[in-house]
Amino acid sequence: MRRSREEAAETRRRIVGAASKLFRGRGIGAVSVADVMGELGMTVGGFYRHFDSKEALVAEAIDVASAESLARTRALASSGRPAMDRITDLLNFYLSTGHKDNPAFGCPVPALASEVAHEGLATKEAFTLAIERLIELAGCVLPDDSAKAREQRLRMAASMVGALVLARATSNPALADELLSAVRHGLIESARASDGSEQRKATSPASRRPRPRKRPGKKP
Amino acid sequence: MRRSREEAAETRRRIVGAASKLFRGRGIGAVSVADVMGELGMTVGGFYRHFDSKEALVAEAIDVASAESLARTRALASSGRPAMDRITDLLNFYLSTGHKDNPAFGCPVPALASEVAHEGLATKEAFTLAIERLIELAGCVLPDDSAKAREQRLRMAASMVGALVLARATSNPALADELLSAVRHGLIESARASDGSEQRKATSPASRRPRPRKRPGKKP
DNA sequence: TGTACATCAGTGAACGCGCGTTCACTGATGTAC
DNA sequence: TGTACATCAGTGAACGCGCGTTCACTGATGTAC
Repeated sequence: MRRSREEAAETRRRIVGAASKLFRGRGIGAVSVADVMGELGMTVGGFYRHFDSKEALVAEAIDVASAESLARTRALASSGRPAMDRITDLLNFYLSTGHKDNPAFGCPVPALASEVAHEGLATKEAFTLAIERLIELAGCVLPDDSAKAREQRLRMAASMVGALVLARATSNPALADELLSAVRHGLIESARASDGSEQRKATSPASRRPRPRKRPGKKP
Repeated sequence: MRRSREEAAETRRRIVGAASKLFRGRGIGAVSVADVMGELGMTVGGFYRHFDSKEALVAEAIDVASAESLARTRALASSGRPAMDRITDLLNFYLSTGHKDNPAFGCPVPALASEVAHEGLATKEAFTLAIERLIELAGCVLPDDSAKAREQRLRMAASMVGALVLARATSNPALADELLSAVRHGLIESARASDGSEQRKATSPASRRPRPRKRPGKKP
């Protein structure tokens, strides 16, 4: 029974949304096309009206998940409050047990990282964009684009992902908490250090980008 | 055709060895029991004389891979040379493109982390031991077991794993190199800082860590 | 605006395939005497 | 030490199952006149 163009577009969106949650929650290999369609109360056949293959869905689901995750988290990171409050809020969310225990609603990067390493090019390209968004997010709380600040952002992204990935893979909840706390404290401390030095130096050597302006922190 | 006890034990060891390489190289889900046995020129049936299930093999393969990886890397980290040389050598190996491009022969933790998050208890327990070994390895180059040093080791392990996991998941080799270099530089710098304070403090004022020192800002 | 027809979103069964595991079998090894 | 037999490591085919994808079909939607 044919559907209207709007209904079809809505179905497509719902497929991607369901896939995005399922892949993050259970991994790419553990979720079948039938699982995704079943989530919408639909059968497998219809899937191929919308996508060429499972891989096409995987790539799109990663893209949508990372865009949503960035939007949600940027609300924490770039409302106009002091830099230290923003970084604290961001890390209190990203490195929380809540985030650890609910991968389906969290950042796709730690949820899928080591699995994506063995996927096809389209998936890795979507994932690369997701990594870049995570680095951009770090930039929201560690502004300044000198070479040194770029390194600091990359380190922040790597630490956050490493902590979450290890916290989720261990059977020892105490170790998981220790990992999340250690990285949270370390990043807050090193942000405080560079925040201090940032405020101290008044002259900016001809290269800097202005710090992101105040924005109403809205939730997606 | 029955084999001698020694031959059988040797077969078992070869199964685990092959599995350990294949799982790290291609992921757990992407490697079948038949793949592993095929690596030894054997057929599937014999596998179940040695293991109750694939999961039992996965757990043992992770254990053996992490023990070997620790042994190999500890050679770099704990020969009696100066602390800074040891940490530099360790990071130059762990965060190298060689390690990134050859997961089959490297540390199982970044190779399997996000996949293990969805595996059974036995696998997660073996993986927890692997994480602890990685933290122990960090302890070889960041000695001192105060609460603060424990946090520093956890952070080092998380950063290393995060960097490698992201470097392997991106389709952009330049980004991969940037990630590895940034984390390498950051860890060397923070080790240098605490190495300095270690030597400086006869009495410890129980509070601050010294700010990282000036270093030649090299681009990756 | 009304009608005839082409389009195509979604159904549900089927396709070939590879998976983890089981099983009857083989024959060398290990053991009891 | 020699012999008879039980054990069991490894074979190769088969098991049921779930996977990604295809396909003939249905009937409401969209379009051409």
